[in-house]
Amino acid sequence: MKDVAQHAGVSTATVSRVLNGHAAPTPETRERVLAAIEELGYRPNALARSLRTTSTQTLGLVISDLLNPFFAEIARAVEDEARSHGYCVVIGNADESAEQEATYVRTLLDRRVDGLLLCPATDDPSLVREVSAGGVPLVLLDRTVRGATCPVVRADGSEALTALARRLVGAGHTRIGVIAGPPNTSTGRERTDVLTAALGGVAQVVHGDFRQESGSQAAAKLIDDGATALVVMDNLMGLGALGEIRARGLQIPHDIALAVFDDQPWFPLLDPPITVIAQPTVEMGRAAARSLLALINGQQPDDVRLTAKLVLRGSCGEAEL
Amino acid sequence: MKDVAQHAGVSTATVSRVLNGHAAPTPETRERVLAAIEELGYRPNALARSLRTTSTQTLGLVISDLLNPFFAEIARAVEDEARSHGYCVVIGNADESAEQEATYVRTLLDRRVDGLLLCPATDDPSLVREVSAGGVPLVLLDRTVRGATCPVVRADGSEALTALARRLVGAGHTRIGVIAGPPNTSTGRERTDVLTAALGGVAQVVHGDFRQESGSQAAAKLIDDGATALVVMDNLMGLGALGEIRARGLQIPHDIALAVFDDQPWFPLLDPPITVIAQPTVEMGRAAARSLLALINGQQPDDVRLTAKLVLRGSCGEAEL
DNA sequence: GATCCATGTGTAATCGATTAACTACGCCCT
DNA sequence: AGGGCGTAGTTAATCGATTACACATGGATC
Repeated sequence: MKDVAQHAGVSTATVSRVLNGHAAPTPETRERVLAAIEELGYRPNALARSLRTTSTQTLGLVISDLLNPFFAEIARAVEDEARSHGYCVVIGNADESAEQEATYVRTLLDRRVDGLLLCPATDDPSLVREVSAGGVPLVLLDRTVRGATCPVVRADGSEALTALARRLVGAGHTRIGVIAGPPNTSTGRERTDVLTAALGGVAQVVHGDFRQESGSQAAAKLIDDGATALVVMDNLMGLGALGEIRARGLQIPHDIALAVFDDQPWFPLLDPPITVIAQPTVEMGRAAARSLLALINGQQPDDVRLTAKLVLRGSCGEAEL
Repeated sequence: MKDVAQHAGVSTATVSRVLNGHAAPTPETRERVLAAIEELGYRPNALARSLRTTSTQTLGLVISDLLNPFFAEIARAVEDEARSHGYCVVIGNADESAEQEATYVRTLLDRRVDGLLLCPATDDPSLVREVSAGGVPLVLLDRTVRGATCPVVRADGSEALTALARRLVGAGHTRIGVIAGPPNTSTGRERTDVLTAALGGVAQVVHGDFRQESGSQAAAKLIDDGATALVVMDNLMGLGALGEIRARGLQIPHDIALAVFDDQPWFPLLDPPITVIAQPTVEMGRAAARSLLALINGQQPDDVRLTAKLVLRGSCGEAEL
């Protein structure tokens, strides 16, 4: 920057003013400075700028698993929304591990992100408290924690789950296997509670860990126990369950019915296409980014609760009803 | 930091030494400092540190599309490898747009990443030159550019493509549709060249843009033109092609054979399972990160060329051979 | 012509760390 | 006792920007 100033025959203050579009500099000074910048190929050092202004124009996003298309879509939406407001997004991968999540959150705070978007791996509120104590704007996404004091953005699947339960019971299923998320995540618990309540006792629940492998294992156990329908609470576990069903040569929906929480672009391609509860991922990501930006600007955004929708495609024997 | 120093009755220099594990401080001084840090909940400001040391311990990764599981896997692998060496990764989404790619690259350079991993959207070398001119370590991933002067990490699909071509021709296909990537990407061109050469004239090529929608359109066109086999050069376009095939009620492989470049976890679940050319994505990501770290440490890593493998599953009528 | 204001630019402090150069304090040896 | 030396710790410069404040210039006003 000093070089630019010298080249243009002005002080660094003036260069800075030109850079930041301040009113002061004369059009001709501005021209000279811009020419010098161009000539020297100067690019301002964002670190120094941030150090001085205490603003990085950066949002942190900590998710549980980038390989889960659900989170990838959310990440993408967050990024789009953030960019359109001049912010960058740094993504951290917690790998469904609370420890790694904490490490990432701290790293992001050390780098002074202007705000943090978090999909908590567990419902333990201590990390959230730590962030809040540091005074960093925070929004929870998809999942919440016990006694959360910050805005939360999530999808409500209660209606869809209830409708699904009604349909399964109506179709005569009396042994319905539920492959749930970990009981220490809010989504894992809530979805399961709603569904089992709606199923009224014919449900058998096995908890997985939101990963493919646990989906296969849970499916194997439930099928062994005589389940005639499977409801899977996450798309990766759904993939695992599907694999197990195929491996056993079972026909959907004749031998076993299947429904999955989270839609995927390839679900319609299966035979039969998979019935799902689709979450508005893009809208969730965008809403979360918007809430966080509002928080950063000193506003107090409300919680956002979007609605997940039941999409019937055939894998629950819809045609037979 | 000043507060910590005061609290512990030492100077900031000493605090800094404790933080960075320098030899100097006495065990008891160290204790006092650590206690003060703990008590005040002090966390060092990474911006200030980086400004002084000109090292951010951060790698930039610019990819074309986070929603493409191929890139998501690569991103994940890069991140793992980087983290195990104490580096963070900032991911930028270029959305297959050269313009956005450039914007992201510049943003990352402004933030002084220690090195850059780039999957170039086009084979235009100007952006690469710009980065190199800035003296920032750079490694290309998956795709290369014309006259690249930096290390490149990619997968070689020539053998697999040739084997696939032999098999298709051997099965009697005389009208083989190729859904290729954009001709201005190295992977788009190279894969297509190898395949058409091996097919020896029975190929009809349509270029897509590595997105699902373009896959459907290309498939529609090729099927209309009487293709009895489709080779798709990317998994997202493969998804589109599959959709089109299903929409027309065609049976794989009886009515049309299909093979896709890039494996996906759900390909084996289709009926019949899809034959693919699988790229070693994880190894690519790790190798790229390793090369970049080597470059940062002043070494001169070689190009890495991994091998993509043909995985026969049935969608090309393998059983009938 | 002196006074005052507006306007454009420069000077220097500052953000929060790192680190070279220096000081102070013992300890040992002759 | 005094000189030399190693060690623990301090002082202050520095990284590259922003910005409050000071200053200079020129035109308007009386």
